[in-house]
Amino acid sequence: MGRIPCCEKDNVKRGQWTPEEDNKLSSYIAQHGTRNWRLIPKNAGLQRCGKSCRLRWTNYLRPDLMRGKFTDAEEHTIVKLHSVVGNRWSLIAAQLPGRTDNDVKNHWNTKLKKKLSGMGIDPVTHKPFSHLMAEIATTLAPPQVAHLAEAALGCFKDEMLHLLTKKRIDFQLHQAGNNHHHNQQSSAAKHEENDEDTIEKIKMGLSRAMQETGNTNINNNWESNNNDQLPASSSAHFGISSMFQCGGEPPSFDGDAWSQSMCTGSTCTAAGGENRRGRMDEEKLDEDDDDDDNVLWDLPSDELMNPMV
DNA sequence: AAGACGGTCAACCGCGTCATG
DNA sequence: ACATGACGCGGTTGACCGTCT
Repeated sequence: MGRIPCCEKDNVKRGQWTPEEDNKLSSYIAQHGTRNWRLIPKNAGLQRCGKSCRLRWTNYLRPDLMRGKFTDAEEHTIVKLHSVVGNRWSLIAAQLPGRTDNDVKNHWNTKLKKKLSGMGIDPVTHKPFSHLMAEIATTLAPPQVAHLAEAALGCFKDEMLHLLTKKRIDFQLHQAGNNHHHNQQSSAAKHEENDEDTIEKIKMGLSRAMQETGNTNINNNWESNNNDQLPASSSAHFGISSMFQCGGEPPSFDGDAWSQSMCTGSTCTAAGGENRRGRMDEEKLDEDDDDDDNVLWDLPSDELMNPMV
């Protein structure tokens, strides 16, 4: 079985393109356009797959492409759009003249994800980590919460370590029965602190925060909301957020140009699990636009390069 | 100086959707 | 209505390069 290959792989060159190949492709497309990618390599004298030619053209050779660093405004747009459409890189790129979906995707994966994580925001849902944990806590019984928190620790470990070590975030732990900030020198921020110790301290802080939250609302919410939707919002703060609070300021929720609009709580509509494409995306977006109670994204429609979104 | 490591980005792969017959 | 081919998309890989140890 299997899929029919788009071209004869035996006769096809792969890997990096040479300047000569670029010239052949560019000059052919300049003369004949981009109709029928399957025929283009043959007619242009290239031993390449049509797919490879299309990719090379759209991501590199197109004359309208803009190279260079992403501006703050572009990053702002990417984050906002991603909070609405998720990993629809082509949709997002359509709003950024001169940028390709590949550019946007790479920039997101290499820079923006870390930037958001560093601010305590989950790059998938665009919610604060503390908000996610609170939502989990309100819908599960305490024993399940404990297990989930343990699993979440694994997921967030890298981000946590990045925050606590590289960013030098002050991280101070509550000792049992001792809530005052007794140590000005963050143990986790020190180089000599190894990862295992840090993880253990994260676990301790999370456990403590869970206990505190559990005393207030977990049980009640479990009783009443077991099969209901997630609460529209929750004021419960625990887990990662409360741990930051132990050490003082949460990370970087400041006047950063694009930190204000990314997270408006549970109204976020992020990628999570959705994987529809094409027209279904547009339909979904139209539905979202009609939902005035679910407004997250405040980019005026006339700011958009592509009104489809 | 050299190897290890991590970040970046171009390119590839496989799947879904669309257009056409 | 269905089959088929072409295209577009998102995820992933791997080469390259700079930094660290």
